[in-house]
Amino acid sequence: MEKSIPDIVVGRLPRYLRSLEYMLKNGIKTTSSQELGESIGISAAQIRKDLSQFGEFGKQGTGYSVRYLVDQLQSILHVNQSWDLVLVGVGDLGTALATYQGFVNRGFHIVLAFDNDPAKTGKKIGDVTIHGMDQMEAKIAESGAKIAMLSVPAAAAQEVAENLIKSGIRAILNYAPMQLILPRDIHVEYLDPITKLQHMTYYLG
Amino acid sequence: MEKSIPDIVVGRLPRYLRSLEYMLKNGIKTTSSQELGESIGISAAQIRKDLSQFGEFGKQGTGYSVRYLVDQLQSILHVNQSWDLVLVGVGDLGTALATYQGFVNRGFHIVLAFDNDPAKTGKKIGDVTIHGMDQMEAKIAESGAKIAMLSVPAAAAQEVAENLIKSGIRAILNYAPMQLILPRDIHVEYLDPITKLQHMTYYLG
DNA sequence: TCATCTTCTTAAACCATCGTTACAAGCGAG
DNA sequence: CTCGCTTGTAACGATGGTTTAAGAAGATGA
Repeated sequence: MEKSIPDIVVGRLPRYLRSLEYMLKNGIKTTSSQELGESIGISAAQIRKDLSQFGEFGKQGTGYSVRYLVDQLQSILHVNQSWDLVLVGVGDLGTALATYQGFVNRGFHIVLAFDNDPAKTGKKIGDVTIHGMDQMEAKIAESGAKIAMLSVPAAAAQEVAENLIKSGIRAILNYAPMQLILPRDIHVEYLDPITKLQHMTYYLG
Repeated sequence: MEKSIPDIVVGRLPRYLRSLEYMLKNGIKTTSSQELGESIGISAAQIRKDLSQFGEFGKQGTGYSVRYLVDQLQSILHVNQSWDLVLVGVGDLGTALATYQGFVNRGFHIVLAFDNDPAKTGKKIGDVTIHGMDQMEAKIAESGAKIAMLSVPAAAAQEVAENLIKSGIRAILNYAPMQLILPRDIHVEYLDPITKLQHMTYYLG
């Protein structure tokens, strides 16, 4: 069994990848941990240690091949493939998410959308039709999607999340201002702006 | 000089506050670190230790007065007042942010909006008029706002952020998929969904 | 070609931070 | 007064990050 990688390390990999992809696009062939670190504000030693958890990707004296490292990171993060997303809650925010091109560009495709407002069901948002919540379990199971974006009101978030898991969802991007209590093996990331704002106001005295 | 509080502790306070406000709204007068912890998935000891950094708010044998603790946390986080927000970048996402009622309910008011698209300037979004980027420095300085929400394309984010700081902004909620390199005393929180999604796909092998 | 110098990685050792466990002391009910 | 409950904090252990030492590849110059 492979020794497990700390979650905090995994969380930094997308940031490395983003910067490396930018270099690749600009024709930079080679980089060093120092250069990469300066471009994203992380110490060179930190980057080297993180990468060394997954293998040896660099050459002493030379540094890293940008293209090779991009390939490796994409492979590690499993983003060298397309991922299907489910959107739950098509309010203002959900609508913005559905039309955001950034997802598609990175290989994330919204394949299903749900809302409990009868006035919305049947309409199309982006490329997909909005279904009622009652169809959620069947539709998701059929699609095989593993990732959901949750943009429902806080009061509904916990219940909806539990239903998502029953339907086969294993990772949730939670926009609702609500902490979810879910099984350990479900991965949740939080994107609630209020929590972040309140964190910042502490320092603004 | 007061000993400085770890940032990671500060980051948990809004979560405690959220749950406590929920209890308050539901008429719960008293709670314990254990009960609070179970409601948000954090250990009781962690909560007690965090709170103890700021003072002694509980009674042995009884627990915490919900109302009192809410007051204290609001005061610590400086959210017992109204905050002005500046919105930069009025695309799909920016539009959703401008009309999101959650901000107003928590005392965060968007007072200025900027976009570099001439077709948008002069129009109103929510309660505010959209201005051109060229007016940013003057308008922000005049308003005295300290917090900005950044929803511009990645390529523009760094430059816009630097201009925001020149205008007096001290905290940035960054929706752009871009790491910002800024002075230490500027507080930045990241809300880029792609980074979060790529973090999750690691575990979905 | 070969020795030497520089650069940058890898890995180990060290140090700081964070979280959990354990416990003494205080409050309230009976 | 006694018992059960809950806090606040000290001590411990785990995790995370930085520093340092060692080694390998390429560049330079004779």
